[in-house]
Amino acid sequence: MNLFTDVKDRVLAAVATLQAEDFLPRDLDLARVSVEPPRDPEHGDMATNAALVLAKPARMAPRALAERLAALLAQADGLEEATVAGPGFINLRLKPALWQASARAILKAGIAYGDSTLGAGQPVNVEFVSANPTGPMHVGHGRGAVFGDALAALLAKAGFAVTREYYVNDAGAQVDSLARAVHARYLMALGHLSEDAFQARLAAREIEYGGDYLVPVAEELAQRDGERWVDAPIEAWLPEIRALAIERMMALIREDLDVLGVHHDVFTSERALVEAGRVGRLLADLEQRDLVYVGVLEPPKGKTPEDWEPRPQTLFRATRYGDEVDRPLRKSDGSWTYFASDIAYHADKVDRGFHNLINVLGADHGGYVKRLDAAVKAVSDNAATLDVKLIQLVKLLDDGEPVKMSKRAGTFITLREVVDTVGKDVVRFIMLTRRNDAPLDFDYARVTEKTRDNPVFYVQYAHARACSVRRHAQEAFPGRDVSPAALAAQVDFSRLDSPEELALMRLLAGWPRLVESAAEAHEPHRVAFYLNDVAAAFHGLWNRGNEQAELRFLLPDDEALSWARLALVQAVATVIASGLSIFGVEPKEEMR
RNA sequence: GCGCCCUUAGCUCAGUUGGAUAGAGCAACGGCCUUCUAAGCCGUGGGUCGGGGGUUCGAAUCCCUCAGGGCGCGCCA
Repeated sequence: MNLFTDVKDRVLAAVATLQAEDFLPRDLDLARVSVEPPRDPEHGDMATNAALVLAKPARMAPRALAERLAALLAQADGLEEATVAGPGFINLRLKPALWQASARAILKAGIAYGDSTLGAGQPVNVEFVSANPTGPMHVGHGRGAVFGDALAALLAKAGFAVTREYYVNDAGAQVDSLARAVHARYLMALGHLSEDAFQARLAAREIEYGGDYLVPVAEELAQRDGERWVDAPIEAWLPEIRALAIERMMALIREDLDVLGVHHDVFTSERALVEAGRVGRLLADLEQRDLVYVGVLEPPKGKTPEDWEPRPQTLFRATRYGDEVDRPLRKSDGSWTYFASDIAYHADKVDRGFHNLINVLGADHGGYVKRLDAAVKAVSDNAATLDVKLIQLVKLLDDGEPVKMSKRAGTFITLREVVDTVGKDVVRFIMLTRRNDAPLDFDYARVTEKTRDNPVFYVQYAHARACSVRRHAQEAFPGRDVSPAALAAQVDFSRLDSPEELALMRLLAGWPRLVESAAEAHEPHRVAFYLNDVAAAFHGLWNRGNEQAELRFLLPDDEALSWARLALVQAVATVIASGLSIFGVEPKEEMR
């Protein structure tokens, strides 16, 4: 149930009536007609721009058209008043019964309130995290993980068939470095390499990954294979050790994700795609379509790299699909570039039936977006769309002071440490309190503070207070069923008629609309801001009861009114729980 | 030099896809506890929406341009 679409239907019906009377032409485009809450509540409950957007095609004065529409709408079912304002807005005031009915609907729907059919079961692929399997996750990965997971949940709530996917970059040079690092640690484990020698190789950058997390992998290897790889040539040990290392690193990452409450449906291996010949086949296909050629790229204008020299390369015609330059597909050693296998990977997604692709990437991948978009267009023949969501940096602070992080000094903070310190719910919520493309301050010391300016606490506190009212109701009126279903069935919602109560019901009735707009924009942070608004409205109502006894939720000498107010409080808790479920955050029953 | 993202109150940020007089929190000041948890609430002050043009009934939002910040810029991923 979405009250805004219900009212929009009434507006469209009024337009149809005027068309039937030949007051309006029949062939009007109604797509831009909207019904929205006005900025200023004084203007009414909802406003429509119908007269403004239809006036021009109908060749009429906006206000004249608005007058006719308003006259019809004033008679419409559930509407109390329709007035023309400004250049031709129609302000609508709804009968309280509509808001009251929507409060009842919330209790009936429970946490499913806000579910939408917007997506119509259409498949969407959300690729996120996709961190290289070379070590534990850091805080920045965590933001991408939480964002992707919440976006996926939001789209699912909006009616899309969502697949959460992780692309495992297990084929490039980085996993070879990983294998070399493990080999060195393995030699140490067997006493063939000293700590000093290891540190020297690290300093000389012969070894890239110096983290302790590789020690258990090396020890496992020594246990399993003994001296086997000590004197073996690199060609022999590299594939073996690499495979083990990747497996263990992915296990590490999956564990980090699990602790955060993030779970992917599909893990796709780059190496598997390459080894199955998927990349070669796809590139042959592109070649046939004249999208691949051998050519020499111009150096970037203005800034020519020191070692730049013109060189013929195998290139993809990305410029045909909106990119600035054509992009290389092969390295000089003949192997595929990362981009080449990425084209194949996205073709694979399209082949699996996804025409709606979302990639969550770090902001430092901004330069990669256009070529990826070009690739998706090319492999799908313009049938698929890609939205790349770039995730800005997380600035880790401790009580206002930046946390200095250095891998070398061993002061690098992992995602796991942060989650273990403040809890997964706090991490998840805070990560979603900023737009994805804005940097985020994550203050260790402040995110667990119990104050108004900590949004996690503030929203949780509102939910806990709502639960507290229910507990007290049970004491005050023993024997009565306080379940949402019982409340929905028995409560006389017409008792909820104060301006504050109606305002709260309006806010709650906007939840389905918010779900849809946030899902369409791919912006889960809007949910956080909405929940903050709901919490604020609820805390405000609570305190009015503190100041005036007759405004308290539970009144011992008016059981019917108490019950109606309890139902409203329960509706608040339901909407908060519904929102938090998108974030994968558990609503708290009490704060103690 | 080129491309992408960003610039909104002293600070941190929203802004319902182009709607009416631009909003929150923090900070400052002034109020509210014999309480359904004051871990909260109410009020006051605070703005050239980075600057300048344009598009139209209407612009923080779309286009152009300039300034400032971030990211990226051939065989790394």
